Amino acid sequence: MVRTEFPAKATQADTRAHNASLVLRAIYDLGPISRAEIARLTGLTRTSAGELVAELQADGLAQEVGRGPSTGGKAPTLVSLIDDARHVVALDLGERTFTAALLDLRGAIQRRASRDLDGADGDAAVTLVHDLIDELLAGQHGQILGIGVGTPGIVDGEGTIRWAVNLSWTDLPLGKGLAAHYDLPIVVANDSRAAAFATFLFEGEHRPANLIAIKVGHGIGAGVVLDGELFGGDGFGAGEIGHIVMEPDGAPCHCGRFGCLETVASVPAILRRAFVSAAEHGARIPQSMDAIAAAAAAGDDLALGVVRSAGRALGSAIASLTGALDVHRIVILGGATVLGEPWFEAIRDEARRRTMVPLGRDMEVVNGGPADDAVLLGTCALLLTRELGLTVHR
Amino acid sequence: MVRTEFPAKATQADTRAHNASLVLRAIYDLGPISRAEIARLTGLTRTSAGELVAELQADGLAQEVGRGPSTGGKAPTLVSLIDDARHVVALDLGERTFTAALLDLRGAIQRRASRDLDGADGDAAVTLVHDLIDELLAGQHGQILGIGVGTPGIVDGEGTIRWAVNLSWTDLPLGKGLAAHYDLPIVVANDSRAAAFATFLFEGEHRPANLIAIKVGHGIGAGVVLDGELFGGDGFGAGEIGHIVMEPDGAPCHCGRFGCLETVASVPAILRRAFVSAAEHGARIPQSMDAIAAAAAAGDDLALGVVRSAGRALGSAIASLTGALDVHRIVILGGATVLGEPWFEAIRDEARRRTMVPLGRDMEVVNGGPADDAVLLGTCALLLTRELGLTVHR
DNA sequence: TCCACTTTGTCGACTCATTGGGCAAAGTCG
DNA sequence: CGACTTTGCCCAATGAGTCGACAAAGTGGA
Repeated sequence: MVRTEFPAKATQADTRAHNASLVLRAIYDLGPISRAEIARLTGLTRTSAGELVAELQADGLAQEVGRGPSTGGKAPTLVSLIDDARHVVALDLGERTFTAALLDLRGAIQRRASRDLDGADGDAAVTLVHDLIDELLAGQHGQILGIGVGTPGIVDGEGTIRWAVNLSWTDLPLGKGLAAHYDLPIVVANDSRAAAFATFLFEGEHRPANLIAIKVGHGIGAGVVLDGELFGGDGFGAGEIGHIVMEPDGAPCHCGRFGCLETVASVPAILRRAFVSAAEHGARIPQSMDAIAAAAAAGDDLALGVVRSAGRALGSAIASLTGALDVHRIVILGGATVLGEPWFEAIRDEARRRTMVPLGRDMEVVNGGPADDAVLLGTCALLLTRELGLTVHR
Repeated sequence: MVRTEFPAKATQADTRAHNASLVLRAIYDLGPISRAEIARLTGLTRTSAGELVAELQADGLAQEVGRGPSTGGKAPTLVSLIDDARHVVALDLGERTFTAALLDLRGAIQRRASRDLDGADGDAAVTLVHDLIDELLAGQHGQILGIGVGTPGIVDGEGTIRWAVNLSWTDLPLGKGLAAHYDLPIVVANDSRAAAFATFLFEGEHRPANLIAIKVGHGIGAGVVLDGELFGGDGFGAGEIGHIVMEPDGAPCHCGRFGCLETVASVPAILRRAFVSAAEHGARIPQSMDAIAAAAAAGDDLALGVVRSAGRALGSAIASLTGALDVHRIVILGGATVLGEPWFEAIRDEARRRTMVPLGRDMEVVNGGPADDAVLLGTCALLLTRELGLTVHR
């Protein structure tokens, strides 16, 4: 039997929602803008554009902010987004610390809070999540768009965390729990994927249709944005490149396998390899990523060797991605980016060397920096998209 | 500046088109079916469903085919697709032969034609394409849905072939040329990607949201179907996995690099390796893939070694894909599938061994057989989708 | 055999969203 | 100062889905 699941039918309301999203995006991206200009850009009639702007005003999301210069006729009334019309409570459940923040519609951070884990896991960690949310919601009068949580591990569409090793969470229905408790829209997403989506949505300069952002820190995870949407995969595991096995006979990984990318190219792996390499050669042992970066920048061959080898492993993984997906823009985020150019060069060289010429030509591997707040921004971006329909491509 | 390209606005016509597509799909997939049943499945009201069915009847795409059994009330009037209401001219521009066929709406082949290349390339090859189309169109009275061409190489959205090595085509605007000449809808697509789409659309048993089909023949190419749509990538090169470099110091590839997947796992590579292996050991040299398959099936260690090593290379590439995309269903097509279970076992083992446990668990690597007509079917499937809106997921 | 009930397919009045013409207000420019 | 442009909005028209109703055509039990 053929599958008999049908997608939802379309209604006039969907048409409206789609066009409303176009108008919102025009206002969001193109600052103060006139109704007529919105109509021109979106292809809507001035009538429809005006109506949709009125709706946004009624929702308190937009306001008139004076007149613009005339171009030979009546001067346009400019409409602008009200940045703090809504706020988002965002959480980043990190390795050792849970970070949280209150963000406005632009992703600007209004207030922060954090809790050290101190080894807490299971239910105790869940309690910390509630604490942080309560702290940020306290004394907050404005409208809250929703609560977003970025967490390590595989998260399904319902917000259930299927697998989060370091927190001892298995099949934890965090999304449902929060929804029951707070009566607000909830997003729970994998941290790397959230970070990738933030990189995509808040990217000022270019906002390409497709983008892959790879977070290299304690672990390695990626988010795959295709046609403006975060791609999830059949089992919500898209982007979990940290455990692709690069060296089947390599070092053991906490996932149970040997030689995963994380055992070769993550921050702990790089530190360990630098340690071993220095010890073998009787050199001074670097104690931090910054130290390794400094040594490499100073031309230290041992440090350079470690940095380059880690970069090549990542580049090789990237080559597999671009070969399969032909996504041009690859952004690297996270703690490892302090390694700077020697590392990026190794990544780029190896990625290009292992990719078909016409595909590799247009590929760009970009330094996204440490991006400490990317996960927070990412859950905010996900809520903007889901709750306000602030999409980019249809 | 932020990109200011906006997607098209939505109109009521889009709503209509979307719902029409739902109705068409219901009739297409679920055979003779009543209007009421369509309404139930799609969520449309009986009124709308009836109206849309009437439209399909007016287009000659559907017809009433008697009554079904009553379930306690008025017996339903069954509506069915008219399989030969339209025909598609499909071409497969193969390595040595151009194959063409006239297909009906179900992808059933009505008539075939072919031309041997005999070394023809460039303009001569283009002439062969026109010849084949003319031959199939001659004496064809019914309505033609369009012309579909599957070709090796990278093909952009306009139907321009950017890069097809063996045909000496560079930036050949085949799509535009055909459109100007025939006044019919034209689809030009990469052959592997077309084959993948056919595998997806005409898959009777299951039709998952995501699927990757890998064609292993003279070359190796894949098609990536995500959320029911063939994914193209930024440079129309998605799926070109044949030239991911597996062994940087490996054999030279015609693409200019060394150690591409194609130099390790394609049909010619397997034949070559079997030759070398047999020659080294003074064994009888197998002359064909069938011979290698037979030897491997009979337990010949040399043949098994070659088959398994090729399988493992492919499995390793697949691991990178599923790690990044978490697509569960991987279908392998093409000439190499005659190698049978020993080969598939090696592919599966290696793919699973190199994938994170929770991702690998649900992955299935399926034997799609030689699929000689998959490219023809694929361009047909693309035309069905583009011209009739026969989509599966939104 | 008859009657209550169910299911199907269609009709018509209604709602909602976009369209397109028109128009007044508010500018520019010669 | 007048001709022209541009903006923003009003209004009637069109098109699509919704909802209630209804006749036709079945089933099934009394």
